[in-house]
Amino acid sequence: MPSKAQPASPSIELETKTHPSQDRSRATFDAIIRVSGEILAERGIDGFSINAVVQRAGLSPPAVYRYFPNKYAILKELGERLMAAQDALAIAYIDRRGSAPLSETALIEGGHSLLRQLVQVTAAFPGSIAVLRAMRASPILREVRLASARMVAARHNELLALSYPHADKERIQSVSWILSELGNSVTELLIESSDEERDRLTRDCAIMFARLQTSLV
Amino acid sequence: MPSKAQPASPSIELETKTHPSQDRSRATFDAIIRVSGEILAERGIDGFSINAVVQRAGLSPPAVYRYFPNKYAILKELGERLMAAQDALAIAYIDRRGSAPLSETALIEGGHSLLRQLVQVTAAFPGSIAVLRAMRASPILREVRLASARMVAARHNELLALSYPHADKERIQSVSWILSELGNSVTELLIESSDEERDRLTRDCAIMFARLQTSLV
DNA sequence: TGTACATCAGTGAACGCGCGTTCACTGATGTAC
DNA sequence: TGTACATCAGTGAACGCGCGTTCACTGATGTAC
Repeated sequence: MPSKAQPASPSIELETKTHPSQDRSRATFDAIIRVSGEILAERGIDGFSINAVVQRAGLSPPAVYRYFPNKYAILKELGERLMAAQDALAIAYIDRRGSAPLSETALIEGGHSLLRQLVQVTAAFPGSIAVLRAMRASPILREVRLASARMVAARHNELLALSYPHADKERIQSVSWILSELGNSVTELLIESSDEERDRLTRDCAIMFARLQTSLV
Repeated sequence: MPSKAQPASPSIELETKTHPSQDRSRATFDAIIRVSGEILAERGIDGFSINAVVQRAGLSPPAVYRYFPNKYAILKELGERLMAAQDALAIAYIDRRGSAPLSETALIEGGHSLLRQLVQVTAAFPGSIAVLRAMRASPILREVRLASARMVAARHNELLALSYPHADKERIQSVSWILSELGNSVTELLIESSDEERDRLTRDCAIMFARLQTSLV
C-alpha cells in the first residue's frame, strides 16, 4: 500500500561517487558513516553538516567529496544501510513464520522476538533512530524509507493472504501496510524508552500487532 | 510513562518575545506562523530558515526578530499550537468516553472517530505533519512533543485504570503510553496515505487500538 | 627484488553564498489634554 | 476635535560566520617488467 506520490525535490545527486577499493579508503568511508551517525544523533538533521563530519573524523573536506557529492548522499547511505539491516530481520521473520494461521500466543511470541531484534540492531547502528527521523524529516530522503516499507509490506501481504484466505484482500493490504509502517514507529518508541519500561512496552506492542492480525479472522 | 531524560541542548532561547497587541502586528505574527508551516512542509526542517520565511511573508528580517529570537522559537510555537489542537481532541474523547468498560465495537467506533478528527485538524494545520516530524528530528524541539504525549498518556491512564480495575497497573501505564505515542504516528501515516486508502487504514488502526485496550481484560 | 610509473587517497587553502542577526532609522497607531 | 507626544510595528542596509564546494597539489599504494 504505497503512499501518495510526491513530486521529487529539485534533483539533487544522491549517489555515492567513487567506491573505496583499498583498505585505507574503506576505513575512511566507514569513519565518515560512523561519525555522521554520531553527529546526526546529537544535533539532528538541521545541525548536520559536512564540515562537522570532516572535523570529527579528522579529515579534510575533499576526502569526503571523494565519496559523497553532498550531505544528503551521506544520509542516504546511512539510511539505506539501516533499512537493509531492518529489512533483513523482517524478511527472515516472515520466511520463518510460514503461511499457516497462527494462534494469538504464537503471534505475540514471534512479534515480540522480532521487535527485540529490531531494537537491538537499530540501537547499535550509527545514529540509531536519528537516521529514521532524518528520513522522515527531509523530503529528499523520504523515498529511501518508503521503498523499504513498501517492500516489507508487500512480503507481509503475501504471507497474510495465505494465512487468512477468507479475509478481504484490501483489509489484508491495509493491515500489512500498518504493520510495516508502525513497526518503524514502535522501534523508535522502544529505543527511546527507559530500560525498565522497555520489556513491558515491547510485549504490549507485540500483543497489539498480534491482535490486529487475528482480527482478520 | 515518560521516556528517558536527555541532556538539554546547549541552551537556546525558545520563548516568543514581544506579543502582538495591535491588529497589524497580529496579522504579521500569524503570517509568520502560516508561512513557516508552508516552508517546513516543502523543504523539511533542514531547509527551513528565517530568511526564507521573511521573503515569502514579504517582511524584512527584523520584523520576525521582533517576535521570535531564532528559528527554533518559531517551530516551537508551531509545535505547541498543533499539540494544543491535538490534545484538545484527545482529552475531549477521553472525557466523553467515561470510565465504564466499553465493548470492542464501541472502542472501535470511538477510536475511529477520534482518528478522523486528528487527521482533519492536523492536515488543516500550517505545516501539517511536517511539524510533527520537525519536533522528532530536532533535539531542541523534542520536549514540546513529549510534554504533550505525557499529558495525554496520563489522562488516558486514569481512565483505563477505572475501566479495567483488575488489570495490572504497569500494563495500563504501558498501554496508555503506546496509545498516546502511536496516536501521533498513526496520524502521520493516515495523512500521507491516499484518499482511497485512508478510510480502510483508519478503521484498521482503530481496530488495532481497540483490541490493545480489550487485551487488558 | 628493485625501479619506474600509474593510479588511488587525501591535503591546504581558498571561494562565494546564504544564513542568522543587529543597527540606526522611518512610519503607523494609540492617548492625553 | 485637533494637536503633541509616546509607544508600537516594521524597514534598509550591513555584519560576520559557517556552510558547501573546488583547485592545484602531495603522499600512499599497487603493478609491470
